[in-house]
Amino acid sequence: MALHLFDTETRDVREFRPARDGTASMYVCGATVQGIPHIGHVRGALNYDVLRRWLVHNGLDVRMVRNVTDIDDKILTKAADAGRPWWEWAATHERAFEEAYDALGCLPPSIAPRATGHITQMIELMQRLIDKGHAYAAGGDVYFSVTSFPGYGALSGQRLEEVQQGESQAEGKRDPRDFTLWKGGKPGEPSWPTPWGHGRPGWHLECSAMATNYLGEEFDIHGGGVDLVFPHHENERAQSRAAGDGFARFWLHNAWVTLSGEKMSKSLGNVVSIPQMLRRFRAVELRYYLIQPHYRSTIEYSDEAVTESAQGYRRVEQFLRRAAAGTDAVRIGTVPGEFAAALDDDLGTPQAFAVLHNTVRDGNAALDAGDAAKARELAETVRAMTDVLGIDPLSQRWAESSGVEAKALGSLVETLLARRQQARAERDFAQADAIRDQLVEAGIAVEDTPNGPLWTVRD
RNA sequence: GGCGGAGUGGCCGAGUGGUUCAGGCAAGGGCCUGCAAAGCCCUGUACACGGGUUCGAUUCCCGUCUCCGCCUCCA
Repeated sequence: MALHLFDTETRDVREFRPARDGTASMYVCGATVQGIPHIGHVRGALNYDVLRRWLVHNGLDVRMVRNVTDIDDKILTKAADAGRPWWEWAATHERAFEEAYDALGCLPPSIAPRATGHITQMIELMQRLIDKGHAYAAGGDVYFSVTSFPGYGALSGQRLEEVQQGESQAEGKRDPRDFTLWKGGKPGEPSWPTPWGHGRPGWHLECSAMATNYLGEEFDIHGGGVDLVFPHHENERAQSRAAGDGFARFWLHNAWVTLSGEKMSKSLGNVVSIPQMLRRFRAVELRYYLIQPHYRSTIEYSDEAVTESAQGYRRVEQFLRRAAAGTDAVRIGTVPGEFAAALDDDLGTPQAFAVLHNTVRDGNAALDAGDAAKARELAETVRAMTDVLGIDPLSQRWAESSGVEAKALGSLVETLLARRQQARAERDFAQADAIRDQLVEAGIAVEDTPNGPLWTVRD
């Protein structure tokens, strides 16, 4: 079965066929860099990272754009409140997002373009829209004429009569449902020159301008959180299609992370930030937790759930460590058909994880039965699956045996374990257990295997 | 008001018109172990409520209740 994805525009799961053979182009709405990233922000990025890895795994050359909105009302007001330049505020938080994405193992996008770097493209797009009668300038602002585009509302299922942009009722709008492409400059605010006067970008324009700039007038996948369906993506779609661009062929939307049943958002004060999370959980465990549920299902966050889910990851990790002990490196094998079928079915990560765990169980059983060849083969299969999911415990990225501190610790632990093995050989179990207790006390779990003791740092 | 999502066993979280099943975590029993740990095996009979369709519904249809999201910046 070939990859199928749920497209918000058509409201069904369709076969994904890229516009150009052998390549796939993705545009993902990134952050408005106004604050510190929380797990909700990262959840979406992780979903698209898994999709991207799956496309790459299937031999496609993926071009991925994740934008940075570095100019908007909130950035301006927050920076002003903090007494900092708006551009510094934006840059600071852009870095925080980059760090969060990277910490959780998101592959870097092909490019992360900033809105402020693409004013030229925005002006060109506005000009095209004005030339075609889909937009008009009024009092320094530029508006998109919603009624001029017949398909308006099709993406979000809104009827034109019911549409409310929510934008403040601007003076120059011919129709209250029209939305703002460009905001006329105000004193003290950053602005850029245009044929219609100085000003700054409206929210929606940047994505259309940047997506087509990097991916062409028609591209494969446009992703973002469900809250972006209306008005953001509806408006993007309207302005690009009205300008004559094919624009996105698939619209993907990921669901929320909620806390106590409510959407995580700064205004509710129920935000769990990434830096805060990383102090309490391993990044790979957090990643595992966030990508296991289906991307269109809401995740109800709780500390307990992350802790439990981490146990699941450790089970996989432990199997690979056991399988790797005493043999040459375990290579990355090929993914099972069931696993591929799961991901091909609208990125069915829950089923993919089920396949992963079934393989781990079989692998452990093989290990117990002393069937080293089979265990090794299954371990390679497990690595292949975790590699696609970006959680391969043996990868350079997540292996814990790297780093100077880890080496120093390892050396100490090995010394103690050697002493314990000596005591065990002499059947001095009191001494052996005392050493093990000492290690446990220090947060190190020890387990004996036919290939000798394995140790793990536990919290 | 308009649009949309969800209610599954102790918990998280999939899925399907019917026989054996998601998967994980936790729990109980067993095997293994010097003792553990890890692992393996076994056990739990769940699908908000009320109708309807059907030989048969958790799965389809209708209604009810509850929760959540978008329509204001938002991943």
